[in-house]
Amino acid sequence: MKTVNSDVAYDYIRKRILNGEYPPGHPLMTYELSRAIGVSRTPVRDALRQLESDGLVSIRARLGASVKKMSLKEFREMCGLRFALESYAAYLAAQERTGEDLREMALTLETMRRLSERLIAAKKEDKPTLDQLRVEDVRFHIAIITSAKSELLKQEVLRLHIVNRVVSGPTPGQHNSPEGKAARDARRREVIRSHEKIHEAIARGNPVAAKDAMERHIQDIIDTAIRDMSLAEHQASARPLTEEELSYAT
Amino acid sequence: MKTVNSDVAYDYIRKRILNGEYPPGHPLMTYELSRAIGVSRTPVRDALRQLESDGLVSIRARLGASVKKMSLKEFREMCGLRFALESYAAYLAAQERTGEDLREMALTLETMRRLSERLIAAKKEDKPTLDQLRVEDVRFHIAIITSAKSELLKQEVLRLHIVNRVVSGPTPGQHNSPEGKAARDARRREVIRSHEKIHEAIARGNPVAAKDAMERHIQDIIDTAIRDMSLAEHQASARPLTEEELSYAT
DNA sequence: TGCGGAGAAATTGTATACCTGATGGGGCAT
DNA sequence: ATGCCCCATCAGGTATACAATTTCTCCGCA
Repeated sequence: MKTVNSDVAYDYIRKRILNGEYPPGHPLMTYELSRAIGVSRTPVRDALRQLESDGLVSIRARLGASVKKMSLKEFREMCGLRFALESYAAYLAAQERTGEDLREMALTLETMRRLSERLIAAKKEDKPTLDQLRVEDVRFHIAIITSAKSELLKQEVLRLHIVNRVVSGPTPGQHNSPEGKAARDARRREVIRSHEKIHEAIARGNPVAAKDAMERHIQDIIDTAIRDMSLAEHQASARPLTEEELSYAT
Repeated sequence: MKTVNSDVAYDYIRKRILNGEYPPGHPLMTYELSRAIGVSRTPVRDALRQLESDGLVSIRARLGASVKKMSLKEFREMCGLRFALESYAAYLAAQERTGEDLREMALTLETMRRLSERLIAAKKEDKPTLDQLRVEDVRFHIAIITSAKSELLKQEVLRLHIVNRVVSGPTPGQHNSPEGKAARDARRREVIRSHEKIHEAIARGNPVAAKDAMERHIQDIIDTAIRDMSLAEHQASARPLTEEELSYAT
């Protein structure tokens, strides 16, 4: 199957959004993008429609497209969906997991333990290790939704993860919660413990326990994320002037 | 906001799919549709992309679009999603419901009781009453997801309901389960009882009870639907010749 | 008679020109 | 000076022409 220009445009724009190169609210104009990508406006429009249904872009008729900006309310709702779907995935995973699935989980768990200990031991948190830790965390969650053996569920949860990453991701200082390193270290140990409990319940083949453990884990993640986000929103309202607004103040 | 042609095309095609006028597997060719709707191919293509992301249409590059045909496996997975999301909705509803929400639920419940009794009393099931009952059933479920006060959740569940309706809906004799009227009457009473339990738990403001009741209800629905569908699939494989195939046999 | 390939037909994907609606700025009236 | 209205500009929506690809068909050949 020959690749088609719509897909090229889709990948191009999606990548920039995930990079943070196009931040939330950034306008996406078809002509400009078509020039940048080297195709015509038609496949760009197709790509934007696709991205809209992924939840990464919002399009208003005749007013153009822009990178999706999420309100705190919408963010909460999205977290709720993750809560419902991922705990269900854990339930299924406890029934459907294969030996291969369990090995993958154990592997990411071990890697996370190692990285976490390294971070806790170090005085300063180096970004590469943090990023690696984040990757392994995602890998663990993916291992679980894969174990659930439901393509639809997997697709849906992955979509939510992606959107989550965009709206809360590119914020500078995302993980610099104000409590200081000790609190973050404690949180890291807690995450590991949660993952261990989930893994153990799935390995035992106990769906209810797996679900409960996942529910607690996600709830914990959500609480932190929402706290961070409402904090960021508060900071934003403390200095509500954007670069553009400032230029009017001269 | 002025309506745009893409939306016209979207509504046109969507309606036909939901009607059953375009059954699963029916090819959707852009030129033909554009002529029928009275617009050009461009907005038709837009509409098809949109419908694809709704899960009603499947598009393969260069091979065209067709009404989504679901395998039994996919159908099971979709039911799983409904299970996870609707029981979560019931949980939220027990926390967030207003007096208005409760009234709406009670209303549909009462109407369903009345319609159900009428059907059970009658010797023959008349289609209009059956349809009304179906509508009220959907209305009850919508009342619950509305009570949950999460737009995203509502949107997602409605989408699943729609897709569900298309893949299992237009089958003629959808509700003519082979057990005869007595069994169907029993099932109807059971559905009412389930709804009553859910409504009561939500009215009491007991999230866990509401969720449990909804889980049982959905599981019941799913079991019946999957039984019916695998039966239909079996029948289909028993006489695999479509009208078109038959025309070759002359 | 069955199979394979070349070419024709059909259909999708892409580019582009044109149309329509939205936005902002300048001029006019108060 | 201020406020309003009109029009110029711009960007998105639509139609259509064209290119690319798949499929169908028909013919020749084994």
